[in-house]
Amino acid sequence: MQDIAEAAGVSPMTVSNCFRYPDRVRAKTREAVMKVAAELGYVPNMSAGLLAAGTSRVIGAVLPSIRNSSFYRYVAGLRQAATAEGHELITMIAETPEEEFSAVQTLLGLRVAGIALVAGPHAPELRQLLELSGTAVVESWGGDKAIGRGVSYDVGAASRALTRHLIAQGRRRIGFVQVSGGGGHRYTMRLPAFRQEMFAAGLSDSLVLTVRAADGFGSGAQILNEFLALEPKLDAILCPTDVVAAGAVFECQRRGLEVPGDIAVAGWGDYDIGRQLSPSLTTIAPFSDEIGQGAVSILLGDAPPSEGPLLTPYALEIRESA
Amino acid sequence: MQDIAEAAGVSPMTVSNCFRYPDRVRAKTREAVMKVAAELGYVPNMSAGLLAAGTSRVIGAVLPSIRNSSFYRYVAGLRQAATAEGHELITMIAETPEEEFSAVQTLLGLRVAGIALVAGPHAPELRQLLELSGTAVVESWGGDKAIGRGVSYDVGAASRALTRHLIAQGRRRIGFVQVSGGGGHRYTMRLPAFRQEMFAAGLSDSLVLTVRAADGFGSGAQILNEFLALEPKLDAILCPTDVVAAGAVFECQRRGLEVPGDIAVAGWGDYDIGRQLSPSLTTIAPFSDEIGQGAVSILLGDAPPSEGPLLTPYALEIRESA
DNA sequence: ATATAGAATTGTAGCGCTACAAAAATTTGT
DNA sequence: ACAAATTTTTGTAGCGCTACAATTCTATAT
Repeated sequence: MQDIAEAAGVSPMTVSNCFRYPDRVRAKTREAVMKVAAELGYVPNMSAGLLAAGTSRVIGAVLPSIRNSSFYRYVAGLRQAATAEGHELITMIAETPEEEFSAVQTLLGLRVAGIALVAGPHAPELRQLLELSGTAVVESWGGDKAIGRGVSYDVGAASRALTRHLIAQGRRRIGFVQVSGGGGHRYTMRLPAFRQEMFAAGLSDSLVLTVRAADGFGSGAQILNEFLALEPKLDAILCPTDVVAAGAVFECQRRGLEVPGDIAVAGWGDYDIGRQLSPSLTTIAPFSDEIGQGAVSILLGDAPPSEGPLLTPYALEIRESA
Repeated sequence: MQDIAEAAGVSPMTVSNCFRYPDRVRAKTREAVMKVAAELGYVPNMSAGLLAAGTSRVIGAVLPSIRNSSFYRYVAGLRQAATAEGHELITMIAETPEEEFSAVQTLLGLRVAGIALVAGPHAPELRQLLELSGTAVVESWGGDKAIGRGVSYDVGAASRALTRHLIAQGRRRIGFVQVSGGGGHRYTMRLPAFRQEMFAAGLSDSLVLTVRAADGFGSGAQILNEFLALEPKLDAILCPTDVVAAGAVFECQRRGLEVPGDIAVAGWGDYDIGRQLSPSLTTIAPFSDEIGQGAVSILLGDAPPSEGPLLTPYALEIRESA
């Protein structure tokens, strides 16, 4: 900074102001300083700045995986909102609770302005660590017991809406696919809602299959086969993701079953593949980018401060498959 | 730190050593300090540490997108190697050259130990900024003109191998799909290699179609149709990614064309979908995790120092589709 | 019991920056 | 032209930590 100041003929303090509070410096001076800085390749040391000022302009997000594209829109929303508020977003990938804990420690070490978590299994000490740190935290897809505050759409309502839609279409033997491992927590609200609606319609709510993880087409095929072994007259299935639903549709085609003629297949998540597929998938669109935006607004303290999670919209996308 | 030191009855310096050089502290002392730190939720301020020590244990990676899963294995490799070397990995997503430039500025501001870029269009000032900064840089999938040093498999050799394979299978009218926009640079080596082999075999190398971006199934279908309009006797196509290839396969099925009977379809990248699909896709497996590991080894200075890019392995995966 | 090598622990100074208040320069009003 | 109001610029002190050297403690040999 000293070098830039000398080269530009101003004091170090003016250089600092140019980067941190451009408005406080006259345009002419600022341009001269910025020019010299660009020539010398000077980028302010954020660490020193953070240390001196005590506040950071970086938000950290921990993602459970980038194995599939499900977090693309979420991250886009985070990034867009962070940028709009003059912050930067850094992400860390953590596939296990232990890795997540370690990622949070790193983010805390960096003294980021806020941390965006994704709901799922967490290390038991995580909540306490974050509370003691005093860092702003938000848990996306989190509900009432979220670490920090939750941001999510109403998963239960979405699940009920989708179930009701299938029933309204005349489906009677509806199978539900439950996810246990991995990001299981993000799915837990769906089953009770499904059961509730099925019960209310006087239908059997016991056609439930549990799969470990919801990754890939393979599980879709497997699920379909298991369901058909369980209930040959199955006329609809509710899949945990569009990817699994796509796998199920492929398997239907292989077996000569018509979708939606013989079996209705519903997905979840409004993935690209669901739009491209023929038949296109009926699904729940979670507008994950709004979850990301909501998360940032909470972290930066400009969200409406109310009890419980911040609710974002969702939509039932009725397409060809169900 | 002061608080921890007092609570544990040691000097601040010992607390510092516990976190930074655990071996320098007697096990008993260390445990006592760590226990207090855990209770109080103390996490060392990396910024202050960096400022004082002048070195960081964080590596930054800039990813062009997480829209599809293609970087999953790459990031896994980066992460694994970084962790093995006692470093942390943070990632930034940047979808345009401008965003990438800004991401690099942030990483530079954080004074990370090294920056891993992905080959593609860069902002013109990026190279100079990084050179002036003196930060270690590596460009994954980068070649001779990489910013910093390149790490990549031999894309040209892979393209030649795949082309030769198709020719050896008796294919004569082979279409090649070229990508222009987006991460185009990562694809540029493929076409010349394709042409070379086609020419060497006395075949026409002019069945080339250019698409803007290689995202999604939709483009696969479109490409197939355009190719067939161009050359009805087409007997093979080389797609830029497995996803596009899958889209082409779907379209073949829709049109009643047999794969590989009527048309051979080759993908690239060894994506999950290529293994799951029926017919499974013949593809190039790039072992992206090794690219990630190589990138970290270069950044941390323990890669064999030679001229040109660090070469990682690749494999021609011959499966059902070609 | 004492000397000595080695391990463990501890002060000191300073990393690069910014908050804050004070000083200097500029603009505005009369 | 001069004072007052406003804008722009500038020192000073200190953020939390670690390198390094100096000091204290522990284990071993004589």
